[in-house]
Amino acid sequence: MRNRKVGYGECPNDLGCPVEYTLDVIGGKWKGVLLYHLIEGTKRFNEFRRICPAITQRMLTLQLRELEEDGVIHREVYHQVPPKVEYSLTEFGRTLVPIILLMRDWGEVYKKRPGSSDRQLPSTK
Amino acid sequence: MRNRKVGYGECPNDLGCPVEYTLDVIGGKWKGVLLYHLIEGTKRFNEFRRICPAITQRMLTLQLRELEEDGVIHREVYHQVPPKVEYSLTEFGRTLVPIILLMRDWGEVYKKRPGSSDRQLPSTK
DNA sequence: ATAAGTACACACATAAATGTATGTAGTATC
DNA sequence: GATACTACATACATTTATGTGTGTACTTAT
Repeated sequence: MRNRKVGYGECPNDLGCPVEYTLDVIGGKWKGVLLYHLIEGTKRFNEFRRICPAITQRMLTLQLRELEEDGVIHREVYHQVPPKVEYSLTEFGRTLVPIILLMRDWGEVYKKRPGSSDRQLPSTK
Repeated sequence: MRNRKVGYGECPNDLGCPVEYTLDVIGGKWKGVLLYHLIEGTKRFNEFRRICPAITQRMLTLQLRELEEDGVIHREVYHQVPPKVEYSLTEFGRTLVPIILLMRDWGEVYKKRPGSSDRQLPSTK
């Protein structure tokens, strides 16, 4: 991930796999979750921290900044004290919503307790 | 990625984000591409290498093995000399196809030359 | 006076992902 | 006899991702 400058598109026979490009944008460890939560509306920095305490401050800022760089989210800074920053999906970011929702649906259906490798389709037959 | 045993589902307020689970399965650097190419049919090891020379042997085996572990692909070994191994999507793996295709579509529409950060929606208006 | 809240930055350390180089077995080809 | 082919394994090195701990500026609440 993230080595777009160097790695992306240098695969001669498989020029710029579109799937890989997409994963480069949303494939970060937390990007999916952040985008997922942004679907329901604007979020502040500490809101994210409350929603998902497992992510560290550092990772949160980094992932948000990368998403911002990619034009997927918007960062609105309110010059107040205490500071206030709001994150939201851009128009471009909203084009990703169908993918995120599909991934959510798939995850909801197929996630099992970690460790149980008895993967099977849920009673389809 | 891949730290499912430790990391996955330990997020108290955001119990097992389904999106994150999905990305854990398909979010590897090359997994998307491999799955994408498997949609059109069975592939052999060196076929993958020809299709995408940028991936190293080591990464190819590792990613294929992880996909196999997750039950997404099937590995058929033919005991011949020279050896022959065929990879294919499992029934479970085929449930991922819609996501992969959506990601492909999105990537095809929105990928631009790396470095051009003038991201914009393609003439929607 | 002290503490808490906000949204980080920064230095440093570790963990995870990925790459490089080499070896392997058995047959077929030159 | 040397080389190529297949699908890797293995040891090692490096790069990238992620975590930890600290500090900051200003204000409000205690």
